[in-house]
Amino acid sequence: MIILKLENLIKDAILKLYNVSFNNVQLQKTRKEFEGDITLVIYPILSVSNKKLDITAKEIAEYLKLNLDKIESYNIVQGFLNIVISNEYWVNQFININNINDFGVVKAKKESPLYLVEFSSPNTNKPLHLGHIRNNLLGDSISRIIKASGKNVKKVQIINDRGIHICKSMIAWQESGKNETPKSSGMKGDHLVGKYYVEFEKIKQKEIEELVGSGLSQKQAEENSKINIKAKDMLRSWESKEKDTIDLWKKMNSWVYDGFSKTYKKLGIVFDKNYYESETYLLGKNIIEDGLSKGVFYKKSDGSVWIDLSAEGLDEKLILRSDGTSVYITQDIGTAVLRYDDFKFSNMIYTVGNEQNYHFKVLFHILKKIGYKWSKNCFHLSYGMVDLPSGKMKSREGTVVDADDLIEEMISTAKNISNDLGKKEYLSESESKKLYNLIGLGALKYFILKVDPKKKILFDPLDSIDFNGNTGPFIQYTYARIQSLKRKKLINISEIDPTIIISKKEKEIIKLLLDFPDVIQEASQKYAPSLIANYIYELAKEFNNFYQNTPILNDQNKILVNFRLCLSIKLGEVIKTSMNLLGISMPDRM
RNA sequence: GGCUCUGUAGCUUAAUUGGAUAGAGCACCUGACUACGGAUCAGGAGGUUGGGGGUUCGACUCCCUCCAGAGUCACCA
Repeated sequence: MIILKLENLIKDAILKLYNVSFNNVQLQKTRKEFEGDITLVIYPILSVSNKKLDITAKEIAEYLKLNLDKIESYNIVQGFLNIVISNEYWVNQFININNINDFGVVKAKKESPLYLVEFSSPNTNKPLHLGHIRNNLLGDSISRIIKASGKNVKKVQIINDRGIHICKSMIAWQESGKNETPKSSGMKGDHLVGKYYVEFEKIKQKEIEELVGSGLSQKQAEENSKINIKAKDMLRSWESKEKDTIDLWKKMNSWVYDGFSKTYKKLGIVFDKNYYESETYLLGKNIIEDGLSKGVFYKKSDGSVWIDLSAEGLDEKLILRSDGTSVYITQDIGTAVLRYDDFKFSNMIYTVGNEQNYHFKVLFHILKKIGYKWSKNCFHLSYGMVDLPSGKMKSREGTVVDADDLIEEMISTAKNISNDLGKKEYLSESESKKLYNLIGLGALKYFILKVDPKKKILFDPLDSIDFNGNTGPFIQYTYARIQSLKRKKLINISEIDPTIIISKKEKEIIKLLLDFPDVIQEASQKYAPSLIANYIYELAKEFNNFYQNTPILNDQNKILVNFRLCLSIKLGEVIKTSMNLLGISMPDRM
């Protein structure tokens, strides 16, 4: 790459001119408002040149120009040396990438590192909501990005299928369900089970109110709530594997899985392996024993097991209860080791909300202390909560944006807009249905993924998600325009003439396209799909501007038409590839 | 209270990791189809980057301090 060549040349220049070896060469893209392609920041060099700004800049510039014929000219503005690279260079660069299939994407080899990405990991007592959507989209997208950066990827989730929460739904269903099933009620299975989870809370609240009314304290009332006691009994019954309980549990979970799989299907999400907590919740204990003998953990007089992480700036943490049963982190230790045994991964990513930042810090420290080398390659992909204007979403209180509802709403909005714009005459009914899906989901996915994962998202259900501006449909539209050009093309595409004169805008687009491989690598290293989204938007915006102001097919000069068509088609390919990294499909027309 | 994260235009957000005049979208105002798709494009208005201090040629970015919000600090998951 030219930037590397330049950097070395600049080092040579400084060595020759000032007799110093210098390794703080700061090169950056030239900002649009100035003339040039690459800019050298002169300030850091002043300390070794001992000359004035302009003189230093000029001396280096002259040296560069003399030694690199691709430099056409330069200008110096306030300590910035802007270097103009010849058009011919950029055209040649484009010719190079134009011949590459799947430009930007690195194919993994068998021996490439394996990344295990965990995401989704729902509870089975309620349907998915917008928070889960963010989790799923992030996990799915980052898996695609890591894969495109040349790694092997396996997607896994751990389904939280046991515990007090599902017992609550089970009890409420038993008490007031009257044998209702997804079939008899026409409800999606996960919604049906979720309904009884909410029902449980209602009954419990009512009981607590009554007990408080009869003179008990809030805490006593909670302990004495009949349905609450029944739920705890059911958990015990589940743990001792009583048949009736297990049967009911299996039945209701299967309803939930049916429901989930429909939602996953709509979102286009699949996993390579599912782990079930009911199968892993006892794991980890033997590892604790091992840790005890190594002195990593210690036992208190009541029999509970702890780790002291105060040296790491954290607290003491309980690992095993005094009755010998495990806590959440015990299972997580066990599951991590199980996964390593299953996959021998090189890296593992946990896609989990930022409320668990502390938990994962502790987990990784523990794994390290026990001595697992791979623990240093574990990463918590932490993301901000999706909040409503009214505050946090809470399933128990019914203040959630349901995933299925939201998806349906997006699709029907897409349909309405399409119809308003009168754009679907040429499509069959099933084709248009597919199209609305594609656009609605594109809008939703892009809306979520363009935001930096760290940041929380404020979602106002009354303020519907946009379809104009920096949105998924805007990019899909750009792509559809390019496909339209392709369909219309009036010439046969031939070799690009490397000597053509290109416009400033065309050069901008070439430069942007050349960035694509780096963008994938950076997004992968930083676990940030938002970087991909930003890049695509830039690309689409540049293209629309170009399209609006430059005749692509209608120019007299067929050599130029050929070039512009190739440029457009390549840009379309890059848009498609990069949108695919966000899990978004592209329409040929819309 | 301790620790972590966040704070950028009315709203949603970006900023090449310390670089040039903080860049976009929505909403608002003005323009552009006898040109390849107007879900588009061009332009306008809108900013003390939460406040204050410091580091330096240069700070949204680093340090200190204060303010506001969120999360977490369970023998819960």
